[in-house]
Amino acid sequence: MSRQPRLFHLMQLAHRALFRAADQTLQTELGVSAVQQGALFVIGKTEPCHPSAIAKALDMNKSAVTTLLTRLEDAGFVRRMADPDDGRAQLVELTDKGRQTIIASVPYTKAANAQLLEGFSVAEISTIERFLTQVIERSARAASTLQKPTP
Amino acid sequence: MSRQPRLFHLMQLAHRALFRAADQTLQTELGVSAVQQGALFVIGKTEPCHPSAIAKALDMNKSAVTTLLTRLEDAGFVRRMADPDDGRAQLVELTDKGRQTIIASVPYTKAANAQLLEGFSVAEISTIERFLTQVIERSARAASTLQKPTP
DNA sequence: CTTATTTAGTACATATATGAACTAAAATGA
DNA sequence: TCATTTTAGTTCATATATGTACTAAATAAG
Repeated sequence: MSRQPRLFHLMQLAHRALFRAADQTLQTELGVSAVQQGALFVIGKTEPCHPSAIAKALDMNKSAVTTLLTRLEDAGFVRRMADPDDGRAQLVELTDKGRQTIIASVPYTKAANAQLLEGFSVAEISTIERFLTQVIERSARAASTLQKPTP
Repeated sequence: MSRQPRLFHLMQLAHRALFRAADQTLQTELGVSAVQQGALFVIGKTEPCHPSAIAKALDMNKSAVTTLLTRLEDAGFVRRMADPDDGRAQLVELTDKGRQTIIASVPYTKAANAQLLEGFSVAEISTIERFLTQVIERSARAASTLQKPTP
């Protein structure tokens, strides 16, 4: 292998810059963070759903989801209720405010998507998608991404 | 535009999976987090350097760098000293332990890089790099990444 | 020179991610 | 059926990112 792009560094920088910018805009315009907006999206797709399903979809810790949902609920975006079929579980659903916020956020995310992908061909975009997907799969499959190489 | 890959979602998931895996391995093997390892790398390149330069290179808040350096210093990876040329500033340099840790981390990051890029051609890798770089630039240039589109 | 502004770094309040420990309810199984 | 094990969610301790406010030193302006 010839080049060694510092992929970690690049990913870190890209993620940080992207989410800092997104957070600022979404926060001031809609009153949600980027993570919260993503969570609302996920909830909207499978509503009503269990917190554990949300954790899985967002690849987040259970306790992080607890905090997230509490804050979304306090801000009036979602509602939590006991699951009648399972005494341990909850069901989460969007409020009207939550639904409106999702709709209102669409133009922002669409514009951001377009801007970030500007200058890339369809083939290149699919390469990028494939890369990100592969990162997710390989990192998740095991915490073995950085396993010591046997030289 | 035909497809709308949820780029934000993908970036979020990729970043989270990648850094969780990296953190685990680096933490148990070398006693540093992925961010700390990146910081050591940056310091190693321009040593001795000012904390403000580190903040810029890592795209981190000043106060986050203060915390980061305090923890790196407490763990014996770096040393902080007053800058003789500027009464406000500090100079940060690696300790032997810090240098050894960088060297020891190289095989891990190399292996991870190789694994994540496996299956991509040279051209594709350069597309990926270009994408990440563009994300950084466009998001950083302004916190305008998600500026409301004027429809 | 002396005042005003910028810059370097820290401190503090807030937000969020993780993991471990815990409670309670379900599922399993002998 | 009763004991064991899993699963769902919360709580707590810990770590780290942000932004604001602050102190002190350097630089600019007058």
